[in-house]
Amino acid sequence: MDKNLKRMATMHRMQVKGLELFYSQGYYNTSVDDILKSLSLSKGAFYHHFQSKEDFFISIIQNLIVQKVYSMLIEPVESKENPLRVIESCFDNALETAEHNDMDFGFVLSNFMSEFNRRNPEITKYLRDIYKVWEVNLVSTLQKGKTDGFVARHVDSESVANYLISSYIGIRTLMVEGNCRVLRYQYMQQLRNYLKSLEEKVLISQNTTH
Amino acid sequence: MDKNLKRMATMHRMQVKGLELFYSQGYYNTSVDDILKSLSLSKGAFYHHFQSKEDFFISIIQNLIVQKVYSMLIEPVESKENPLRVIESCFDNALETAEHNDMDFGFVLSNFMSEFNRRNPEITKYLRDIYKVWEVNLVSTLQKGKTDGFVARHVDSESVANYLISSYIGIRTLMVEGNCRVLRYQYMQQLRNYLKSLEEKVLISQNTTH
DNA sequence: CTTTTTACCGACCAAGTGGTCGGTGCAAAA
DNA sequence: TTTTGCACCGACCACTTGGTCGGTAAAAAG
Repeated sequence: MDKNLKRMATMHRMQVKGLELFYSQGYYNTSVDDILKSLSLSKGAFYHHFQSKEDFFISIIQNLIVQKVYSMLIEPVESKENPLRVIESCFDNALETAEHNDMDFGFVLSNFMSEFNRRNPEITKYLRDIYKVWEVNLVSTLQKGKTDGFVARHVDSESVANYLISSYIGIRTLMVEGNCRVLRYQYMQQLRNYLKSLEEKVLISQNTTH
Repeated sequence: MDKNLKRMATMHRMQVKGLELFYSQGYYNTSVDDILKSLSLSKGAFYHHFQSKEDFFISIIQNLIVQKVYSMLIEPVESKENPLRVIESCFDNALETAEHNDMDFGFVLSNFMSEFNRRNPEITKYLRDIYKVWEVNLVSTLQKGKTDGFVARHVDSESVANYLISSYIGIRTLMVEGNCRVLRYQYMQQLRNYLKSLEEKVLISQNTTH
């Protein structure tokens, strides 16, 4: 049991450092040696615990990324209050951690999805499943918001969920190279504006002259 | 002069194929040999025309990406009509080409920006400059929309421009792995809803109960 | 006709890459 | 005390990478 603990500890160290480097330099641009060097561990240690670099990354998804997405993006939204407010503050919190250059797992997800797309279907599938959970959670929250009288009936929850996720992923992409503070402020301003248009009481003249 | 034409032709072939492969497989994950092999050209030919892989990519940005962004995202927006309508149809067109798996240069931009971020500051700068032109163009279009009475006065054009770009980049990221048709439809639905909230005549109760 | 320029060739190189494998030392089981 | 099993070591391997360089053929310049 004590042995097993040591095993877990070493594996965890590798996973944490691995995620850090994969996130900041890219998966294909980070070698196993890079990770090992910064931990003063050897090739032998790595391949004793993991079958391959790919297997290693999948374990990172399952052990680190999934949990963080749940605690930062799924659970905070599962509340009984006004879903529009809850979503707003959840996104704001996520952007705050992002602004301080900490890892923001909504973006971690989209970042890796871009990198693995058309290059590694298996890993893409894992990432896509997580994103799907986020989306489904937003949809059901919005639906409940309708029955609770917070969200307007005519709103298409799935469209809104996708639009919210899109804008979030997008602003995070812009934030990596721009003025984070300003971008975050501007984004939240428009997000509030958009969310307002989904409220129950606001009447929108629905003649889409197109 | 005839010689120069041949030179240009070969360079152009390399650039076009290079962009294609860099876009679909990533820059770091595509070797110079990959490009050369698919063109039946040799290393010698490549390094005769370009100093390095990086120099090659910069020439692709300057010769292909810049022009496409202008023709697809900048010029269509420079119109005298209602800017909200113009933006809507411009984004819709861009998503249509994206849906058919053609290269969509709004996304090409954000895709490469993700890949080069923190890895190659020089290339990042080139990409960022192009994106900046897109943003500035949207801002000035929105401002003109205010004086022309299409866009509400209280609207913060820069926030809106960033929000628009964010949502666009985001939906494109999602589209690479999801059902393009549905995502595009849902996105346009919400984009229209959002743009409506920026119209001059719509009165929004501006008490941001926060 | 000779010389120079130019586009292109392909063998070669050093520096990595992911992954293997025979070892070593130490703690728990016997 | 001996044996066993496991965490970890690091030299090594086949292969790929970006990049070099001496060469060739053909067209333009002289």
